[in-house]
Amino acid sequence: MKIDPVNILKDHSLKHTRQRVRVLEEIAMDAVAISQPELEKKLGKEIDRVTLYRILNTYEDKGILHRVMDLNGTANYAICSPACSEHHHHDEHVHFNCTNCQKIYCLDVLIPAIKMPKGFKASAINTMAYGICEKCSAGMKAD
Amino acid sequence: MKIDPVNILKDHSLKHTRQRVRVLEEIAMDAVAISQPELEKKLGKEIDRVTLYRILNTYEDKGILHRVMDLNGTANYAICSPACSEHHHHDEHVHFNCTNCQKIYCLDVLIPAIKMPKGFKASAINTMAYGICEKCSAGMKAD
DNA sequence: TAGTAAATGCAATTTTATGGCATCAAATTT
DNA sequence: AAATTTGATGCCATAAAATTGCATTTACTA
Ligand SMILES: [Mn+2]
Ligand SMILES: [Mn+2]
Ligand SMILES: [Zn+2]
Ligand SMILES: [Zn+2]
Repeated sequence: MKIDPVNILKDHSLKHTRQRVRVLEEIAMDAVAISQPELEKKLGKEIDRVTLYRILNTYEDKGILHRVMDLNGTANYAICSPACSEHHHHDEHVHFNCTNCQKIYCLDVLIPAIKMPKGFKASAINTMAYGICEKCSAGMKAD
Repeated sequence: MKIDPVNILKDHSLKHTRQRVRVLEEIAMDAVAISQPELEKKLGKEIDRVTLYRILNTYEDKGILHRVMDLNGTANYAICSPACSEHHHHDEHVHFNCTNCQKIYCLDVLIPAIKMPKGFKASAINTMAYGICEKCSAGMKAD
């Protein structure tokens, strides 16, 4: 599914700026989630560090990106499914965090239903699997 | 299950220090995981900030504590099950992060098996449910 | 009770994140 | 198309979080 930064911005009534478009392009690039530090490394020359923080925050608020935390507490971002909207994210699939290349994948696997103990009311569930990804399984190269 | 800091330290050939004992006591106190900042607030007067970082790290390495990340990328710690050992944690239960009081519970609910796509080899799985905990459900008090 | 190895505390540094504000750019209106 | 309005950006300063180095203290061993 090809993403179109310009339309995404329009749909969420966000101003169309060079920086915002670049961030979406960069994130849509890969099928995997990308971490804030990686983004900063890739875009640091063209976008101010602070601006990047702000863009990522508004994208998350608007339901354009979803944020996944990895083991180190680092934020990773991926394009939301079209079902996501402001203040209501749908991200009910399993994530996979490669312990070799650190990448986070949005798997096409739904999170199984889990029955909560009495008194606990879950409104969202997040599942992260850790291990070796397909790319690293194959080549077992550094990155 | 009553935990005994002194024996835990012995079992892992760690020196018995006042600070290490206090950290274990504090964490064992509650059935819920406690965050690094909370620990720092509680122990800040008796234990140096840096020492706390170091103790938590060695405890995690040794398989004494397990670390659970919350939505904000904050580390939370809970006593490992006896099955945990150095470099091999067993933490295959569901965690629950209350969005009201922020506490993280280790639920007595196993993570359902999930079949990975071809090429992905998972060695650990983490499931976090977000919502309102039993305490907050009941009283709905601030904390 | 030395002697040794390791943990602690403190200061300095680094890294990560946030806030304020002048400037700049996009959209809207005339 | 020019002017106006609205909001985004960049830069600087600040704050918060984490790490490092090292002198001192503490626990264990012989
Ligand atoms: Mn996802
Ligand atoms: Mn747990
Ligand atoms: Zn990988
Ligand atoms: Zn709660």
